[in-house]
Amino acid sequence: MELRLKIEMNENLFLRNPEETDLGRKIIQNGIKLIHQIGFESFTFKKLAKLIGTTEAGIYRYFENKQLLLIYIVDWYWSWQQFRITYYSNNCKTSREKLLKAIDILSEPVVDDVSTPYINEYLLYEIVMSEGAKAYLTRNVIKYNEAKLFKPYKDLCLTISNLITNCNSQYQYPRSLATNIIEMSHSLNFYKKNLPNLTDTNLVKDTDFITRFIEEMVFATIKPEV
Amino acid sequence: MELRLKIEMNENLFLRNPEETDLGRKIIQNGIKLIHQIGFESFTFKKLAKLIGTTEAGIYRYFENKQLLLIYIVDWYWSWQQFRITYYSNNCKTSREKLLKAIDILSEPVVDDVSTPYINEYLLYEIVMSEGAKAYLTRNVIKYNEAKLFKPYKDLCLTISNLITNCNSQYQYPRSLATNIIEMSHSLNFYKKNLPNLTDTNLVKDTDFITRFIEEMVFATIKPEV
DNA sequence: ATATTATAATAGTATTACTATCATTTTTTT
DNA sequence: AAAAAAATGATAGTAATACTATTATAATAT
Repeated sequence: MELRLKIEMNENLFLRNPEETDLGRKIIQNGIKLIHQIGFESFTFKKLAKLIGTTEAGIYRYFENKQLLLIYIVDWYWSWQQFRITYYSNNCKTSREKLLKAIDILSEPVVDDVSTPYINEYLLYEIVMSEGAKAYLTRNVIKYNEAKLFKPYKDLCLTISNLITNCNSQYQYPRSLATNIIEMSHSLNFYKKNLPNLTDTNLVKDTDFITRFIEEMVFATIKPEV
Repeated sequence: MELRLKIEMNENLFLRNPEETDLGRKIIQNGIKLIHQIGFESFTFKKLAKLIGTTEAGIYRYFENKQLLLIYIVDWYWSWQQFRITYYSNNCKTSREKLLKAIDILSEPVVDDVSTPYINEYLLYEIVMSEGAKAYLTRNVIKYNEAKLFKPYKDLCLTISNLITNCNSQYQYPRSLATNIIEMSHSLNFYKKNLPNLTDTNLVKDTDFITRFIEEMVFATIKPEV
């Protein structure tokens, strides 16, 4: 049996739902490819239109602007990670194991998920690493937040925060630590690739030292009850 | 006696040194004001030129583009923080106190430093919080890194990393942790202001809980040798 | 068969991110 | 004090960006 994963997206993200039409799906699929290829700054709807054989105006019927397209795909990514964490931590026995699994999922490089036909998670992961912060580093944060555009990220933060609290109900800063885990698991991978001296790549043999670093830090910090 | 703090900037950042002329200093001073006011995306050299009563071409004679002006002021900020950390941790007796002081300096809100006449550190701090990541989140990271444009940030990371190693020479990931400290001390303050649920603002009374959070985390993680 | 909806084709606008030229002012050197 | 050099101001121009608008055509639903 073939499983299809479908993620329900916030309606404020788009003018017309891209999941429902062929052109819409092409916009998402090739939008990811093009942003990955040339970077968000150089990315324009005109270039994307040319790539998929439609017109600029055609894309504007789906998305108000490129910022919202970026938030759309970044939101999609966080929802997908949320799903994976919930799914894979399900068969972990202890709270500790669940949290370890979550850290693992977030900090290890991602491979394409075949249950999502027109989305390449590997490209998406690299986009989130290099452009993800631009989704919320905008003058419109407050406005976009009111429109619930950052809900997937915030939900994920809450999920991790709950896993932390389950490990130690007395720990005082579960949300800050959850945010820290999510942020660092991505930004350290960006640094590892681009500015390696900001990490310990050259000092440590371990290739997935980022996961080890975060794990150690988290469990030392929360001091789990048993 | 009046002390003047002068920070030597990398020559690859500019075409003509802005510190040396009246117009140059105006570009920096008002560049900071304008980026703070309207955000980096809306910021243009034309608007800045109008603000200081010069022409667009006039500013282009100092900076190749606005990205390099951003990196200039962000670099200035990190150099200033580097100086403050070195200066103020000097009279701390133990390694532990030095590291605590560094965390404190990085995570507490900044006030204007009067020893720097045309730079408003408070505005700069807010810019680094909301736009700082854009300095390196560019397709040119590698190229800019080769031109040493991120040296102040990397130097600061190394300084913190050394403070960590002085606390526990056996700790395996001093650089990753140093980067984590620097990043989180700024991004958690951004979240606290704009997306408070990503932090523990509402759960904790303490107004400077970010400092406490980082301190606890760091010392739990490195387990200092006495 | 008709109405509805989506898409394609085309054009147009204000702004951005520059580059180029030349005259004028200011500063430095002689 | 005069001449040379350097910095600034004024103006113009260009390709690309970030949109909006209009009309024709194709696909789909009733």
